[in-house]
Formats: sequence, structure tokens, C-alpha cells
Amino acid sequence: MKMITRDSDYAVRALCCIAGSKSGMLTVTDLSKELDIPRPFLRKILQILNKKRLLKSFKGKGGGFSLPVPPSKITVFDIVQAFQGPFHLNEHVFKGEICPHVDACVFKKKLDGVEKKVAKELRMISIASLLKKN
Amino acid sequence: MKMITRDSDYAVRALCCIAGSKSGMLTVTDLSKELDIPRPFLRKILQILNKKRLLKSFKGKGGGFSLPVPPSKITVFDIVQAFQGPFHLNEHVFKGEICPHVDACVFKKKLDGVEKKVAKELRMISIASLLKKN
DNA sequence: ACAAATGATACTATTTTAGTATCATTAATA
DNA sequence: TATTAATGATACTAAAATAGTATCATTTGT
Repeated sequence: MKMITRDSDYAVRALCCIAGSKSGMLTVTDLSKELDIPRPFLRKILQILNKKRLLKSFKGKGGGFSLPVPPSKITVFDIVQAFQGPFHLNEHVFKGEICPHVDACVFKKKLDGVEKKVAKELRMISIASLLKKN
Repeated sequence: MKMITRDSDYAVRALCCIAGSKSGMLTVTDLSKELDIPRPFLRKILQILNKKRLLKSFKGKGGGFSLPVPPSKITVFDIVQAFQGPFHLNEHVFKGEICPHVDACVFKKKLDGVEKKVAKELRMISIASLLKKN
């Protein structure tokens, strides 16, 4: 079972790097070297973060990426949603329809409860909280 | 994001069906009809459950599948582990090695905390608890 | 012996994840 | 204003996981 895919993971690391940098702005090249992530892949990831407003980009010479908001305002929940879509533990479809089985629906109800708790936990992990080394 | 894959989902439904049946034993054919799951796929799923000791099988005419323990002893956590492997939210590998980045390791520590909570929640959802229709 | 069940296992198709490649656009600066 | 160094957009490929099929072997009740 894997809940955090590689792009989400890389995104978290990149955001931490930017948040912890002196100037507050880094280029893909900087980050790719620092984190040892393949440059084209990281590029794609940063572009997605930019589109989702979790990063701000600056084109042209001297450009790069910086945070659009304080690091305390960006959470792992936001990042996971950006890369892995709406946060749901299961699909609960049945031949494309809403499942008609009562047992399974109780199941769904219970999973929804778990889901809310997980979401809450992930919302509590901000980029800022990851920078405190303790 | 999807944490419960289709085989886990089907497995939960099948176990609920068996637990709720009069005789306590059903064949693949019974279950396949009842749940409208493709028979060969369900067959594979039940065979896995049998290997993982979450079902007991009886071969030959008059055979089928029954629970090896009371339904209160079988949880969604067991089932998810059976189909989706060891329960971990992320891999946290870095080029096959342990990740050397402190930020990310704080991240891992936090995720491990979330992971424990999720596991606890899933362990609380037993087949028995899914049979109570309320 | 036959029929009805599961066991084992190998195969295929689809989707998701992971990553690459390339051309276009923007902006600083020599 | 040409060059260079950055990102934007987008299309493509490779690998892995998920979802499902097919088939022959074995067991067991009648």
C-alpha cells in the first residue's frame, strides 16, 4: 500500500528546500542538484505546483520558483491533492453505479470516517512544521 | 488517491456475505451471483484470502468457503494487508538508499505517526461491525 | 465414474506512475 | 538587439500496479 506517490514526495522536499533557502527562490537546476531528482521530472512537478498555486514561478534569466504564501500555509494535504487528485480512500462504485449492497455501504460510511481523520492529520503537516529539525 | 483497491473491497463484501449467510458457507458461484463480481476474479480473491488464513476452503462437491474465526476477529486492516502488502504510507527511499535529507526525514517521522493512526482505525473495522445495519 | 467444488498458475488488458524530450515564451544583460 | 538563462506547454515512452481471464489439476460426495 502506498499513499504518498513519488511526485508528492519530491514536491514536499522541493518546497522544503525553497522555504529553507536564503533568498527564498531557487531554480529547477538548483533543486535538481540539491535533491538529486531527475531534472525533467522535477520540472514537471514544479510546473504542476505552480498551476495549483502552491508555488510562484518567475520566467527568464534570474528566474526560478518561490513560495506564494508562508510555509505554514502549505500542507501535505494540499500537495497530495495536487498530484493524486481528490482525497478518497475508496471509490465505492459498482459497475459504474452507486453500490446497492448494504454491507458495503456501512463499509463506506466507516471508511469516510477514517478518511476525515487522515485528511485532518495531513492538513496538520505544514511545510513550516517540516523545517523544524527536532 | 485510492487506498482501498478493488480486490480489497470485493474481499470485504465477500467476507460479509459469508459471515451473514445462514449456513456460514458459500461457494464462489453463490458469491459471484450475490455480489455481481466476475467469477474468475472473485475466485482468485478467495484463494488469496484462504492462503492468508482469512478464509477456510473446502474442496469437492458440497464444498465452499467459510470463516476460520469469528467475524469480529477479521478486520479491514488484515484484508488490506493481504492484497496491498505491508501497510506504509510512503516508501521514503532515495535512489534505493535511506534518504539523506533531514527535511524529508522529519516528513517520514510525521507520516509514520499518521500511519499508526490509520492502521488503528482500520483495525477497528471488523467484519462483525459491518454486519450491524445502522 | 461423474459432477461439483477449490488449487495452482500462467496469461492478457488497462490504468497509473514515473520519467523524457522538445519547442515556445519570457526577461535580464552585455 | 542578440544572447543566454530561466519557465510554460505539451506530447511522448517505459515500467509497474491493478484488474481480470483461462486452463488444467486435485479433491470429495453421490
